[in-house]
Amino acid sequence: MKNTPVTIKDIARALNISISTVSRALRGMPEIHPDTRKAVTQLAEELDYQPNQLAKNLAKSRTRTIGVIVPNLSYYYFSAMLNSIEEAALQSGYSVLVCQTNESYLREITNIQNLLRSQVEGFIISLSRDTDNYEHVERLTRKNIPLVLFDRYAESINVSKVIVDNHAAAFKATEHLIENGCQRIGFLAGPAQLVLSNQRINGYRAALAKHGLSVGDQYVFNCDYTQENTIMQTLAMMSLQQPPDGVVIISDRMAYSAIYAMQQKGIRIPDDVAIVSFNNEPISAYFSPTLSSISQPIQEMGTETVRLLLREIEATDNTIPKETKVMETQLIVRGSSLRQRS
Amino acid sequence: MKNTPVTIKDIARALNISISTVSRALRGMPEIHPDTRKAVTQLAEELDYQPNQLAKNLAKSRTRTIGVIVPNLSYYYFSAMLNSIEEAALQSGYSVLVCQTNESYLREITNIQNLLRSQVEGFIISLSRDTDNYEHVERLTRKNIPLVLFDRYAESINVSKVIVDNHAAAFKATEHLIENGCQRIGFLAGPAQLVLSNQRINGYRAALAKHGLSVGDQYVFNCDYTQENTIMQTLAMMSLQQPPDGVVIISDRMAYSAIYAMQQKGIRIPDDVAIVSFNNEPISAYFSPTLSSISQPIQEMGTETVRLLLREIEATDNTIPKETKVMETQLIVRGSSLRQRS
DNA sequence: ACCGTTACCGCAAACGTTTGCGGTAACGGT
DNA sequence: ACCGTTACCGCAAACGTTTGCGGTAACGGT
Repeated sequence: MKNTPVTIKDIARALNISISTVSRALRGMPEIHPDTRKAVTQLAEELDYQPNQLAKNLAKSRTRTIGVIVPNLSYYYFSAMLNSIEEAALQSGYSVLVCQTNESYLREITNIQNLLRSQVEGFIISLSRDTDNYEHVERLTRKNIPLVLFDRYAESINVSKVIVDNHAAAFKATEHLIENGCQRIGFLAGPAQLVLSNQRINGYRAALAKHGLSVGDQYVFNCDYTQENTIMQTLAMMSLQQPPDGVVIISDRMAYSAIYAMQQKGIRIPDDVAIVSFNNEPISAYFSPTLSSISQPIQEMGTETVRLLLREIEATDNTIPKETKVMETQLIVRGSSLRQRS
Repeated sequence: MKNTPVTIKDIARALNISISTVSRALRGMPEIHPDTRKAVTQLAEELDYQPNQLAKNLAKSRTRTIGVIVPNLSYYYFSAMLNSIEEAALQSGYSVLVCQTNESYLREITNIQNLLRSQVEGFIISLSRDTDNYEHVERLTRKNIPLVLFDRYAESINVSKVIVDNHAAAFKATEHLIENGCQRIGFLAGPAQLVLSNQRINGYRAALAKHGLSVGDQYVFNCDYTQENTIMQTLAMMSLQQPPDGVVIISDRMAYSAIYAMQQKGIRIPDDVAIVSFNNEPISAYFSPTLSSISQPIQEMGTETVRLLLREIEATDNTIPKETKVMETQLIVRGSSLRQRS
């Protein structure tokens, strides 16, 4: 007894008019008599008519939909970016379809395929952790499907990007630790294939070099973003012959685990080890100790990402040059790195 | 110079066969000669043909898609539930469309409308914080569109539900605090219109009553889930003439802020105030102090929600009785509530 | 040699819209 | 009274698929 949804055919039949007239009346086209328009809208309202978006999109050969693919929405950064992207898209009359890769390369591929089949007009993607091959995204550009990467990007993919100045951010974070008296600073990084992570390592190294505090590679630990691995790497770092007195950590989430591991070993933060990390999750302000973190301009990144994408979607020719927007970050200083100057 | 996507028409023309044959060949129907099938699949592969899902769904009048609406994906619970739901749906050949309400009643209404227009075959909804009117969801059941509520539900809506035993969970949490020596226990609750919150309050009151430790209403504070308000309510609670020595908190996120506020005032956890909260977010295991929390069987809840929904979607008649599945919770004891017995 | 069966394929309608084009009736101007 | 214009509406094709039905050619059995 499933009742099929009401269509414009139903309305047309009930009112003894054609479906064209119903269609035009509902969309407020001018060539419809006010009386019939009123009759149509009234009946539509009464029947709670909902236009079939599939049919609409198919007939117009447009969906006004963009596909967003992110690693994981439980990270504050991606969840907030999604909200920002959705808002910006909505303002331009676009809706978004979201997918998570759960950091899996394979799911990234199937997500792209599914969204393609759903006829999205463009993609906004932040690459998964395990993605080390870019054939699947380059195929999109070969099909002339607009694509903008953000945050987790790759240099070699020739598309528009919205990123932060990772080098400068890590430089700033490291220098801040140095200013707070750290002499030997380690870095808890992400997976080695993440450009974002490597750029931050470079910024960190540059800051150390500038202050004559360079350290060996053994002070940089690669992590896979899981809590267990973070704890392992943290313990390994703190077991070095000369353990660091300051650590830059690639994400707040990892910092939470790292700090826990350190505190378990009786290491005091920030007295024994000062810490700065990235993302400035809301929880960081309430963690104990409160966590110093690099904040990214999420709102601005979202609107900029959408702007770059829509520019390509709505272009008539293909001559739009790719653009890479590099945003500035802000260091939020909190308890985990603030030492009384000695 | 946007190139339009390749269709079965293109393949048919190139191979000098009809689109019916292409369609059947691609779907592996038996009445196609192996040679033509091979030619079709090969060319489709070569052209990277992607079937237009809109057309497919329209032609079959089925989408095999379910709509999921949650308050906010940055909460671990909802993000994890989404993953669990997606996995279960995928296994039955369904895909999901996700929307966030950001706790707004109005966005909940527009989300439902948009998903309806996208022809989802059923809904899985966790109500927003601000939803105090259920007309928009009851309209779905009047249209005979399957709907399952989880977590944030309402008694009066006559649909299948997947929830946890909130009363028992709060009872368990409260009794645990009592066992750890708490004599005066407060409750930091959610908004007053949330049934989930009120049920937990009842469980808390029942536990207090059982142990002869009942307190007045002034020990129950309603909160709106924001960090600022949480801190305000926490400070208000701790400023009572007789401040509590134990607090049950409606969510881990709120607990983080509350603990911060307490620690700022020099209150020690768990010595001065012992704390238990709900949701068992991954971060809670690394918070300082580690946070005791009620864990919900997310995996099971997700599969159960999908099962109840698909049961209704795939039913031929409307006689399926609504079912309410109440799950058991587990108290994870950690540092925030563990006191040395005196 | 004939005929029934089978294998394989195409026609055309259908899903629910949009939209270009044409058609009729009423109107206003001379 | 006549005609050009305008207001309003319907026909039918189109979007890209699926699918019931029918049709032809080849085959195997007698």
